[in-house]
Amino acid sequence: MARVLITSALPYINGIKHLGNLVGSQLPADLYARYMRARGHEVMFICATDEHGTPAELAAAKTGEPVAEYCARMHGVQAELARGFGLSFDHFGRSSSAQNAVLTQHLAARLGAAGLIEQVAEEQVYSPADGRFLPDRYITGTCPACGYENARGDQCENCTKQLDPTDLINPRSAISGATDLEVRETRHLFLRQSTLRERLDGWIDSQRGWPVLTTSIAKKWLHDGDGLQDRGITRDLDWGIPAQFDGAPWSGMEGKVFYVWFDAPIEYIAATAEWAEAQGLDDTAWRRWWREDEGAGDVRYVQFMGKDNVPFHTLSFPATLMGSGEPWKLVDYIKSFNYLNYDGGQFSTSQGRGVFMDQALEILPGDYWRWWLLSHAPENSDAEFTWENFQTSVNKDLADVLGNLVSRVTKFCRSKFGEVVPDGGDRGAREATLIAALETRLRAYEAHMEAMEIRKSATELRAIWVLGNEYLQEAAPWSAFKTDPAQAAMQIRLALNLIRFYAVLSKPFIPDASARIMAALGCDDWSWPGDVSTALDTLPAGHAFTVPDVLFAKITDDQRADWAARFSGQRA
RNA sequence: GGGCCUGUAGCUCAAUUGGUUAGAGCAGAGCGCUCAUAACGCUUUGGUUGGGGGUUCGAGUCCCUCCGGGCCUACCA
Repeated sequence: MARVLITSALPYINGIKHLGNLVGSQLPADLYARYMRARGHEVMFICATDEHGTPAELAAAKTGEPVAEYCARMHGVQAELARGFGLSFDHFGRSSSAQNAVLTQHLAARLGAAGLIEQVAEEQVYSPADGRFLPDRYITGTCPACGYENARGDQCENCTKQLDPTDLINPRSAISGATDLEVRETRHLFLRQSTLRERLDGWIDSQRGWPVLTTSIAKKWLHDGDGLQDRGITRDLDWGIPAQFDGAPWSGMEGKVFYVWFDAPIEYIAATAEWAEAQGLDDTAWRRWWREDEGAGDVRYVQFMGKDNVPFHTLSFPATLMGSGEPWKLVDYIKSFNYLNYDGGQFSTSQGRGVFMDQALEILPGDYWRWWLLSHAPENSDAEFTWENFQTSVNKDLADVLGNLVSRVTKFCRSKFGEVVPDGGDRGAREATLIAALETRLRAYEAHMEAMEIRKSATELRAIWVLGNEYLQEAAPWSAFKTDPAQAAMQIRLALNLIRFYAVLSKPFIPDASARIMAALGCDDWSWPGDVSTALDTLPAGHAFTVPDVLFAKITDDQRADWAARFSGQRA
């Protein structure tokens, strides 16, 4: 038994996430967490809402709520949606927690003491009308290169030229439209990650088997141009973790907070501390996951995230932990994902294009989405969601191959033997062949799950389901029953056990359906199969069961057409 | 501009890292079965691996070049 620490990239508090966000971090992390638990490992699966930053303040202003209230409310919404998708976090925390403030300030102080933080004075655009400094993206104006009138301060979306906000002609606030912008001087703390460049480089080089996507992004940032740049870790905002605090090795940071990307990864640790508090445990309970000098030496730490998050997880966060001089647990494996597109374009929050987590659950239960999303996870390149593809996968894989198998086996047994596992008969050559095939595929499935090869795992699992239908076709218990009822009894006893076996293997992908199968079978033995033959003896003759309701309803063509129209982005 | 990823059957994806005749699922065609959600099983059609050139005994895989798609490029997160 090993100890596995798993974190999913933190969903930002600003609004409900779409399916692309879900499949890029939380869902695959959940799959892995569930599998590791099933294999008997000790798992700590952590996620949280990322609550600081300008967008949170603006979203709250829009609804008229104080930002703290807005975040609390949205955290509740996201937590509820996570439950709907069966995300089995050990703790779903909040980056605005007291624990995170303590840890963030602690690490910042350590970095300061180590000489890794410096104050830099810079000029930034201030909007008196908005009462705030404006990040580059929140300033719009006319592009000096192409004349596009809605160019953003960081880059013109029309001609893709990179800009400085002061380059813009007729600049205005993207928030209020105010044009009375001025440039003010402000001081910020910078993390001197450039001094850690070689250490980070060596650390990345020492990793084995990381996705190309992960290492290539890290390498680019380390070696492009002048190499890794120092990074500002404070902002002129009200909402966040105060950058001036008792014991801070600097002064003059009053009224400033840490940059969200500084405190968000630290929340992985803080959320574990939140977990300990919620469990009524003391600090040693969480520190044994995160401090190598306090028990984390044997922890394997795996992170899941979309590709846009990679620089922060390969560079800034490790720099923060290394630079602290304390033995914090660094990540062992980073599983990163490409993007999921929606029917020929990108998911778009602003245009209401695509399917969002709340809408998905209004249409169908979480398992349907889990199966499609995981079996099409954008591991090697961007993937695309289409309703037709979704309908096909759900109907063929879930309804026909697995759901119908459960149905045919349980109903046949009920009609011939009653709702009890039948007695009699002995396994023969056909059963030995089936078991050998199951053995081979099960080991392949385990290897893929272990390696976080998600689509391959799904393919293998489906192939395992298919073996059940192949066996039934060949064994034909409906024929055997007429001439040799004992033979049919043996076959169907095996088939009932096969269904239990499938429920166990399938649980990481479709936990609710697996639970319904097990409930129908009157079984609570979720132990992972070692020897397949033995595992298929779990339900003994005489064991009572019930026929479950249809596991997965098929998606009709009408439904598909209806949904495709509804989520096309024309929403008012 | 620079960097990275990607292009394989009508569609979605594989191919043990250079090794026999490029494989699955879906869709199409045919046959079988009748327990089951008109479900299942078997067989089968379908590929100049984006184009061109090169290295090699051998290239989907490595190199060059062209074409297409995508991502990142550091103050949104």
